[in-house]
Amino acid sequence: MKVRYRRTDVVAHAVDTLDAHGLAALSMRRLAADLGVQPAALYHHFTDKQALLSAVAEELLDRGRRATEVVPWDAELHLVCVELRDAMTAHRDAAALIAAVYDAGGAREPERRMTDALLRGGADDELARVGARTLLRHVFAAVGDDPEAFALGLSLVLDGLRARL
Amino acid sequence: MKVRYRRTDVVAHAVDTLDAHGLAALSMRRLAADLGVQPAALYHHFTDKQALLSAVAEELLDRGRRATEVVPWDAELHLVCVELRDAMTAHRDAAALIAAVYDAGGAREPERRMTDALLRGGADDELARVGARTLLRHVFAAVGDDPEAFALGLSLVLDGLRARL
DNA sequence: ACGGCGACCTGAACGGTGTTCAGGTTAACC
DNA sequence: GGTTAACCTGAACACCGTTCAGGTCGCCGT
Repeated sequence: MKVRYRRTDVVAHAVDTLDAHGLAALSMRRLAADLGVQPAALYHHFTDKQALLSAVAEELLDRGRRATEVVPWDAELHLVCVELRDAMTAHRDAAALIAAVYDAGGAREPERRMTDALLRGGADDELARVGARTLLRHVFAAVGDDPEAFALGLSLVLDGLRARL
Repeated sequence: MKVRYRRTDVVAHAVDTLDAHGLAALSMRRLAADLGVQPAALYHHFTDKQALLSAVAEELLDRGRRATEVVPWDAELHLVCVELRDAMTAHRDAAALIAAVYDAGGAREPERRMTDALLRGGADDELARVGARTLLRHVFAAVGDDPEAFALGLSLVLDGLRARL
């Protein structure tokens, strides 16, 4: 036997394939073939294709993380949105991937960080939930806009939240 | 020969299948089998699965249309958004279908009606384009919210547009 | 009455997809 | 050296969208 892989190896190679050939090319069979392995081998590392995609999405989000420093709650919100946008634009089809994984119930960390920041800023549970979701939606929807338009729209929502706290 | 179908028959049956079994069950093969026909037969009516889905989306949008009356431009915008939301909530997975078709370049009529209304209200080309897209995004994003939240968010955007015209 | 023509469909195939399963090999650890 | 767990094989199952050559039907004009 020549090569053996761990979970992280598969994820890393999936990211490369995503960059090189796009989301449509990210199939179990193709990924396995690229690794020189039978498709069934991937199911030792991931229960599902969904689980594989989730792991890739979280890897992309991780790579977008900046150094963590403690900042005011509104600066934290801004930071999370920018990091998320960066993660969605740094790799081919990353926006579609992350949105799909989020819709399926994964990649929840950005939203969690945002609700935490809002709670820290004095929001009640309801406002924290709705505010985080609204911000997330804005990032998802405006990911294709130019940076100025993105920043402007983001400021609008953040101003609205600041006005309530 | 027993049964023969026209384009509209296939679309109608696709809507029924969508209601009964959801978007995932809307495959060429299943649709053909339900109609008692070979899969290839569908390609006489539609060049693509994409074309079939486009036709279904447009059918759903048509069914959501109210009686057309001439109203002020801002009332027209409100009406289009409500009709679109209705179409997206009236059938199972209709929101996902319409959004997918829109992303692929189809189901453009609501957006067109909104840009027309904005131009009629005195907006320049740029504002009409951006405004229509913003409204569309809001409806897509808020389709799962309760009606009050939907109406509130919609009012916010409409107020913003009114303030500029 | 008949020929043609276009709408509609068949049957079979091509190349892809995710997933499962019983069993085989390999590396590490006691 | 033997056990155990991680990793993988090979084959199959049940789907998917799409293409193609050819067949059948009803209508329409001559």
